[in-house]
Amino acid sequence: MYREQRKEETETAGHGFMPGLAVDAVIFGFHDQQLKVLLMQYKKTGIFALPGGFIREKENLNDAAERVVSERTALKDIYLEQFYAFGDYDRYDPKPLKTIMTANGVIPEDDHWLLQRFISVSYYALVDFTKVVPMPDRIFDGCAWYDLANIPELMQDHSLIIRKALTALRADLDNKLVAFNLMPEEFTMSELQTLYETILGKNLLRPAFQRKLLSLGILERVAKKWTGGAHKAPYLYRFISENN
Amino acid sequence: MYREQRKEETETAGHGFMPGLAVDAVIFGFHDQQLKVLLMQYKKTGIFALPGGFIREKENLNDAAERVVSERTALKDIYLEQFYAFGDYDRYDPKPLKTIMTANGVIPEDDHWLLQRFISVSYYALVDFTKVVPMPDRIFDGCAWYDLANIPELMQDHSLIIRKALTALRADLDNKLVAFNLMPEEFTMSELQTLYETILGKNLLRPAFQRKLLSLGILERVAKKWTGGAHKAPYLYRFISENN
DNA sequence: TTATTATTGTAACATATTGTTACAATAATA
DNA sequence: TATTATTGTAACAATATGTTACAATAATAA
Repeated sequence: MYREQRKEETETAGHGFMPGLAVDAVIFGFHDQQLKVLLMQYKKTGIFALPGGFIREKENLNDAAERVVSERTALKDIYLEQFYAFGDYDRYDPKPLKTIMTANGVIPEDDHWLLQRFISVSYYALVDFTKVVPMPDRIFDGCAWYDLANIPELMQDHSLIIRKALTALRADLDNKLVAFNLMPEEFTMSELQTLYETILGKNLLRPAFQRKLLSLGILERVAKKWTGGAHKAPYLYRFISENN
Repeated sequence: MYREQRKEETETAGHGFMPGLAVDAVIFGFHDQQLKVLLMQYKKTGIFALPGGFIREKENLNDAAERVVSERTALKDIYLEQFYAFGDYDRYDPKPLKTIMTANGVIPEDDHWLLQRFISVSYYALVDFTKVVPMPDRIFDGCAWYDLANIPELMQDHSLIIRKALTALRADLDNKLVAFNLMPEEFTMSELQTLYETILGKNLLRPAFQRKLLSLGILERVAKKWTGGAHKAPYLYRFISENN
């Protein structure tokens, strides 16, 4: 929700943005064997929300989503999937926004454009956790990773949006082979398996997993990784995209 | 695009609708071994378009989609899947709408609300062809079925929307078992197979198809159907939903 | 009545995929 | 040099899917 806009943009209807339309992003990362989601926290009020934004008047919808994610992660070339447009009339509760605005010294009128109904076109993004620099801004105190298993209470229907994002991610896991976007360039087979297990929420058998992924022909074995552990060193793998 | 609205609604910005937002529906039917799509044809100009509409100020997005499909098919309890929000800036070409408005005696100003940019949240609907009564209205001459294999040139990006709808339908075919919504209550196994083959665009082997579908435990064998053909009579089947 | 014909329902087998157990090959440490 | 934990993969089992084959009709023709 609202950020990066100059004062007159928060005050006047839209001002260069499409009215009634927002983009929200569920940005997934993977670290310490945990799926993480990047969340924003509003100044003073402490209310949590998904990173989001609005669509500029001449901006493609998908570009708006990419911009929103770029602004919060300092990344470019982001893997994004649009998964649902949330449009129930009562999804938009003006109370938290009123609280936030009041706490920040703006006394909003009831017909303020930010208090109107919004439809949110939602995307999930898959990013390399190690490359992200979480970026707060003037409006948000916080921009930080939270374990998916331990998400704080969120504004409006943002918890539902995260749940639906996870469902979409699970469905895309086999079809679109999206998991590699959550890994660093090189990774071991067991790291990859842990990621799959975390996303799917269930354990997988190691030999079957390894056989399956190698048979896809999309992994290149790079080198060995000496972990320092008292055991055989695992191979490192790299994802081979079609254009390489 | 625009329909059912009283004159002032076409003239003033939105008037009870959310601005900049539309809902479009790819309504699939199945008849004569062909997948069909319900298309609208504008009066006088002959321009083809998908059935669509706008979202009322206090209406749920999904309800708007259901209303749009109901208005064109005279059905209720429609199987709907939201599959994508189309939001490229240049998807909205004002020319065909200008042509249509001019042909219908409205001289539009350049900032007329209908000529502005729209984002289309698109749904596909699966309906029983035999139960549909195609409903034109004051704005549209035509509301009729067209073979998916033989769609006329459509307004704006509506051809792309149909292509994406078919992709989504194919993906949902196995996961969500949606095909039954395109069939009458009772059907033979070969009719069902033909539907699957038409949607997937490839032939399936009969014994494997029958074995697979029976093993799902979602079909109830009802009676035999004497086709009048010189061969064994096939069984009729009915889909068993969970709540029956 | 009795072949003939086209299609249906399903068994039977072949092949491919996935689930499971087992074990040799390490890399560090004791 | 033994011990330990983990890796890579072979080998077998169980399922699922692909394919061939054939008996069981329901109409028509002989």
